[in-house]
Amino acid sequence: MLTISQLAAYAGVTVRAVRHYHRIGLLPEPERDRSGYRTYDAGAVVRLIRIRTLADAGVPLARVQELLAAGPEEFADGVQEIDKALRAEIRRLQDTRGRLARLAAGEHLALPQSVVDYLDRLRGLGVEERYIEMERDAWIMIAAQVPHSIDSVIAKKHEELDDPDMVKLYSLLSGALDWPADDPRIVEVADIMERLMVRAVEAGEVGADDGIDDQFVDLLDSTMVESSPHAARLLAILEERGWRGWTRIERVPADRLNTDLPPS
Amino acid sequence: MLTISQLAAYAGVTVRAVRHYHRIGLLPEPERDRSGYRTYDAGAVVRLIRIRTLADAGVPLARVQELLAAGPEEFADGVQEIDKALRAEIRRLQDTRGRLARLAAGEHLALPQSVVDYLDRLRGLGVEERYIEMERDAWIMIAAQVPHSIDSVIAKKHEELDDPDMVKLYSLLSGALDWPADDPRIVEVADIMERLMVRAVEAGEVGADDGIDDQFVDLLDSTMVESSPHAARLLAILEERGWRGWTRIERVPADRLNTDLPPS
DNA sequence: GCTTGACCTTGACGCTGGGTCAACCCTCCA
DNA sequence: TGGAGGGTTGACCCAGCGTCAAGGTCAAGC
Repeated sequence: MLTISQLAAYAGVTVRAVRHYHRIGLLPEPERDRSGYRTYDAGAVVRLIRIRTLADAGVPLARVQELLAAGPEEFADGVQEIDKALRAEIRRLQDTRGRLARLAAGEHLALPQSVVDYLDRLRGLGVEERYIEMERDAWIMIAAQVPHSIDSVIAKKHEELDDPDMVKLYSLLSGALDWPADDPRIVEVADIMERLMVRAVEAGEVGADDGIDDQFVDLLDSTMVESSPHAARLLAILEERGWRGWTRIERVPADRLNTDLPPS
Repeated sequence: MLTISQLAAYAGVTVRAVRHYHRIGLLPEPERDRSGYRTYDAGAVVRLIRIRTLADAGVPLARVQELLAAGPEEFADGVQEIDKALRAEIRRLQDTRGRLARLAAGEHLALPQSVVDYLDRLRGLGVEERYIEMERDAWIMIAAQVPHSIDSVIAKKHEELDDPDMVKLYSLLSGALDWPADDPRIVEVADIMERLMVRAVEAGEVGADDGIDDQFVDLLDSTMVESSPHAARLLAILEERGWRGWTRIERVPADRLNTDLPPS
């Protein structure tokens, strides 16, 4: 006959755990000797080791109870399921190892790869790191609000970067972080933007359905306005010249300008 | 700006969890809008995703706190350690899968492989399954009490089975489960045992240091006596003939018999 | 026969990482 | 204007034990 600590040690559990199993009825209370000590037989060893094997696999004790009480068929099914969960857990942990390595390498896990690639491309074009961080934060906010459309939007941004004028625009905007609020170079930026817009209109890209919903267009625009003090001034200049929008460009007829006031 | 549910959804956690992180100071409380709603920026997204990456790796939240507050060097060291723990956990789960498969296959995990092999050998010799179960339970009790010496003891039992008389003995003992208490065949068993003992004495195996400690010899003997009603009678017969012990045999001189009573 | 130290007993509280109400307020849309 | 679907705080609940606390028992040595 075994004492509780012999039983526990052999099964690789603590004495406390064995008593816990007694309390919840998972392991039957054995006979006591005349001094009240529990005395265990081989059956208890077998059952306890079964309990631990299942519990080590992450099975809740209540479910262990069910399984040990079930017939062999139900037991086999249960074990199948547990094994499936174990395989999934192993995969999850392997995945976590990968994410952890990327975190340690200083990667930003808050953005999908497509956006990270886009930011790397900007960096490669010589855009200042401060500006890239601003863009990154803006993209994080966008991705958090519409995670499903982020990839298609970024694909469009990639296309735009094929235009040398757009590259020029970025290098100017990058430097604009240090400009005073009324810096005249903002006009130069507006000029480049207008050229880009004209070309977009000629290519028939304006007014076509771009597959992005209206609310999202508003979101992108407002994110842009929030991101820099120059943004609002830039939009004002462009509006004077008959353009509206940023994400989705519209040509506004001269007589419909200043529609902030409702037409009387 | 994001609401709590946008933040939570993007980071793959529940709103409740985010609030929990606020309470324990893991994620700083953000500004509120005029109606009391929390409003989050990109920094919160980045921090929350870092928290989750570490927490998913099984790091306690208190430790996450420390790591995120630490310098890059300490952080890298911490991540190293976490990764080590992850690898260990993955190995443990793979091991558990193996044990689970053996459990499902009906194996008894309560015994080391050496004992399982020994029982299989008995089974191969035609020993009855009931007797093998008895032996198994006895070996479980022994293994639980002295796990470190079990292998060497089993090795000796394997050697003994090379003797055809020992094989005969087992086949008799196996059948003895159904004998009445005073079955005369027990004498036949005693005869075989005596032959085995004589041969052991001749081979010089008796009295030599067998490397097993005295307490353990007592344990094996008492386990044997408890296992069957015939065992005690068998030992009594052998003692009449001048033999003592079972696990470790001793030749007792005729004039020293009945030493239960102290010599006057 | 007494002490010592290792073991046994029950019972109660603590811990992590949130889940789950409850009771209420805010915003948006028809 | 009202109802759905957000948000807010607060309080209690869960597994699976760990960790005291406050003793009773046993074996061994003196």
